[in-house]
Amino acid sequence: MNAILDSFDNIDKAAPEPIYQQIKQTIKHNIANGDWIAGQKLPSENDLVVALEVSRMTINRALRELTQEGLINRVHGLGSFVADTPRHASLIELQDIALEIEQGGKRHSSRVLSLTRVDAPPEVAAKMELSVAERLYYLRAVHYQDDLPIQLESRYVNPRVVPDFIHQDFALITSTAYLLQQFRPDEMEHIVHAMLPDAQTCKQLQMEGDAPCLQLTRRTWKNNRVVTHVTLTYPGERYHLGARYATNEYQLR
Amino acid sequence: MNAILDSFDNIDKAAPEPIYQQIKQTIKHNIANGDWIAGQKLPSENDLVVALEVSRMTINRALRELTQEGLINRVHGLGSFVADTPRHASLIELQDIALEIEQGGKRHSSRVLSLTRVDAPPEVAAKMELSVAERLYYLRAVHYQDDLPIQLESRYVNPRVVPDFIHQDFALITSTAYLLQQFRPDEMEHIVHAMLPDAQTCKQLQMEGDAPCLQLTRRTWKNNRVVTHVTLTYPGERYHLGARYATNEYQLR
DNA sequence: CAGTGGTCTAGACCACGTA
DNA sequence: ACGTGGTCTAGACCACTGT
Repeated sequence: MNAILDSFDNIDKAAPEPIYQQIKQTIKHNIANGDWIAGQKLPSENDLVVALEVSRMTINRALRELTQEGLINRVHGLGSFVADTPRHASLIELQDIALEIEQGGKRHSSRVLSLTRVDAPPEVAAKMELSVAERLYYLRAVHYQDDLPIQLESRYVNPRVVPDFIHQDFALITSTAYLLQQFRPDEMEHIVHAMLPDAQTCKQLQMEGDAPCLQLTRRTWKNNRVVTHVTLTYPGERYHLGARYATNEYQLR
Repeated sequence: MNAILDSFDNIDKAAPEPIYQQIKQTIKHNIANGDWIAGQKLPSENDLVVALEVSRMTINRALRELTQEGLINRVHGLGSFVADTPRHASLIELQDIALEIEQGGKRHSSRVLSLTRVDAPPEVAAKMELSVAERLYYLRAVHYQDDLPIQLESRYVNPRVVPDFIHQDFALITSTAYLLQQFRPDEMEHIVHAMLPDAQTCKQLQMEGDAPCLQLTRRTWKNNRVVTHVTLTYPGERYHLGARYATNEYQLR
């Protein structure tokens, strides 16, 4: 009984991370480690209030957000339970383009077009949840699969979160690999849309102008701050995005 | 100034719906109606506390959830602003288009173009893991958001799994809703690609011919049999597909 | 500086599900 | 009846922003 609550010993009320975040992280680790099994009942909100000596609203927020994220299920009048089946699929994975290409038995190479500090364009600042005047790092690069361009990367990075980003050599390591080795993001968003490439994109991807492109825009978060906002443009004819997976409650309706 | 707050007159503290939900709905309607323009500053939390005579925590929850849903942006120390992000369908959930549109505060309607028995085209038969000679149900329909076409649905259904599919009136219930109430599929596949619409698609989606489309192809399985194979075509300019989620071990690398 | 959102508290009342 | 989560209040302190 106490063993279940022992994992909360590392909650630090003086830490800069909000308490509800620490509680969420602790529970996520317990589930990821397999310490908490699918279907297992969590301590009640009141149990946690007593054990952690925090207000019930704080516990409630942590558990409510975990419910939204699909990690636990809650039943009014009954309790909270570890959800089963984590979601996994390539469309929803954060994958390094270099690994992906090499897994397909081809050779990856990339060319950095620019790596600079820029003033955040207003629409980017909004997406990155920053005030308008902020300075950001900006990377533009093309990725090749056996010398055929396959992805155009246009990336903004929050220098407050990743100050050393601009000092890396992205001919040696992809930006995705670098960021993943710095952080394990705790949230991400993917948005896909279709567009017609402009002249510059056409040239960089060696495409005809009337062929459509697929654009994947990804944002990742760490501690509620946007780490990076990246737009990946793929030649529509040479690429598609897909995923197949077992369904769970969270994915229906 | 007061005009902005007048829309909150219909908040009813005695109603069964939670107050924070009513506040969210009111704001969603204000944005959907165009009363609140993208970039416009919302009343501050304290303004709303005074105007609605509710606790700040209640206001805060409403605005926080709207932020998570991407409808507003908040900047610490500055204020809350209407986001310009268009709504997007989910990439990993199987969602009913009608619910999705209505959640956005708009009106859904649909028109059935055809509902027939057809011989399976060879490429469809292969995708549905059936022998070539099989007969299938075929539904073609357009879905509208406030009278603007937003999705073209082209669906094959396996009659062995869903024999009554062809007897439904899909002006009354969407095919997705009908299928979900019949089954909980145990597997699904999503593939996204970009394409240029043909003349017929252009017409049915009221698009210009040179604008790209986004196509989402979905297959669902029940007991290892393909239930349905559906191609959803969206006007690329009006629609995006997206998902936001907490990351877990499986989604990195 | 004043205004804003981010978080937290210590209570409270209620609806739900099990028994 | 009891324990559970769902919601709400009326305060509070702090960090951040633009002036």
